[in-house]
Amino acid sequence: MQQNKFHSIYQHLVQDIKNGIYASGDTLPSENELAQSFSTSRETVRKALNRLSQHGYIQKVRGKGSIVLDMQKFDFPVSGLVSFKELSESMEEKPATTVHELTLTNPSAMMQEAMEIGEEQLVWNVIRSRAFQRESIILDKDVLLYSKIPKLSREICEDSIYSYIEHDLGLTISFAKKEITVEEPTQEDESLLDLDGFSNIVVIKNFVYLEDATLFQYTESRHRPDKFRFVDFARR
Amino acid sequence: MQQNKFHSIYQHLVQDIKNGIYASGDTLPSENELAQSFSTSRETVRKALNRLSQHGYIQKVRGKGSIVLDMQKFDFPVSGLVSFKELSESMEEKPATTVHELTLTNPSAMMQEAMEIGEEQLVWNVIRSRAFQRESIILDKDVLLYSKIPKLSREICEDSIYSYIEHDLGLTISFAKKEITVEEPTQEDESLLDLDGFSNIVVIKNFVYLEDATLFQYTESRHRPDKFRFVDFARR
DNA sequence: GAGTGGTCTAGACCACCAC
DNA sequence: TGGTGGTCTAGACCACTCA
Repeated sequence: MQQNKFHSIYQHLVQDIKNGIYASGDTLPSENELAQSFSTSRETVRKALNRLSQHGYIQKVRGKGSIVLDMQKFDFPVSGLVSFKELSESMEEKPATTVHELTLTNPSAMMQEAMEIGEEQLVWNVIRSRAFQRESIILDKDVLLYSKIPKLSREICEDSIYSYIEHDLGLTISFAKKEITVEEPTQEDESLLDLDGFSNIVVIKNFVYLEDATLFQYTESRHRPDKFRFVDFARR
Repeated sequence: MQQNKFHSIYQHLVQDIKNGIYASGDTLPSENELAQSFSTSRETVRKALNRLSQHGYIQKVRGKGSIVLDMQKFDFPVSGLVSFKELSESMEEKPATTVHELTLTNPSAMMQEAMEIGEEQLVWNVIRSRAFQRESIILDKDVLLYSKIPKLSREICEDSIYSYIEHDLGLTISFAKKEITVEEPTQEDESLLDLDGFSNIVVIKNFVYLEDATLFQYTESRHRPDKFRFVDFARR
């Protein structure tokens, strides 16, 4: 045997997904079925499935199965990341949050596409700025599914939407896709942030999924570049 | 039992590392010893050790043991990442590389500290720019340990240093720590890149380690922000 | 209640490393 | 040659989902 058994099973399933044998949204055969059809033990199948999960091909749900995810835009191996905003939450200096918008509307065409929802699905729109030492540095724009979050208040937004979702509503956030770009500031950026002559904005886009693999939140975090910093620990 | 057994073992070992019971560079007790002292099976210990490894606490080396890593600067959970440069390597359009410097010198004081080496350790200094469609967009600055890489030529640098290291020298790169910031361009950036009025540079710093957990390369990749893009798939 | 994934066990053989 | 981690097996019990 040239390769590890679990690795060849992994590659086999990746090919099946890429060839459309399992479409996005489908569930894979159960671990017992896979063990039988690959003539191996269940633990070995589980190693292969865990790698598929780590690489973003599937999401495992207890009692249901392994759901195939949409990999179109994310077909290379990447993983965790910590932003300045997330870092600051574990530091002593808390940012001061100002809520600029908190509305309940129909989603824009762009959001309908990004979140794969219809026009009739109501969404919360939240815009907040974060200030450190009286300098407004981060602009956070959130879109959340009203069907999952029936109530949202200014107080909640000034604190932390995440802790409200997880602790008070009891929803379990499963994973997030992130995208980072550097862009020119918009008029909105210039009016709500202390840009101080900076001509670039670091934009972190988050697509947040629940345990059942449904997208329920889109977050855009726009950072002034001088206070921006990522640290990453990459395993090859 | 409140928690998973493997998770409580994981937490126990994390505490031991943070409390200095195992110092950076030490090896943990073997998997068989740990299985015995936690009254569990070896596979369960391995689950805990794999999580320690994923979170950057240890590095497992076959035949030797689990080496404790220095977590001082990296004590939060993060992982993989793909830069525009790394992406472009898997695309059809290859960048044109220009080698601006290829010298063998004593390391600067900054490099001595960053790479934890002495003044007498010779290092290669490589500076290259990468052009796409005749626009110079990325500046790559590399510092490599001469003791690991006795020969280095202009031809190798114009191709790929990585493939030379891995395929020709047979060295195995184990993992890399990355840091991303946005900075003002230096004079060097302005002279070697086509900045075109851009007043920011996206800087990706890489600390590359070999299998025996020794740091052997420092890479700094300086991108023009318009052609910069990260995509990340983060599991919580 | 049948089926799913999550955890755990006690063994086995292997490749690799150091002495 | 003995010890290390890497892989694999054939079972077991559990928590969870869904009809």
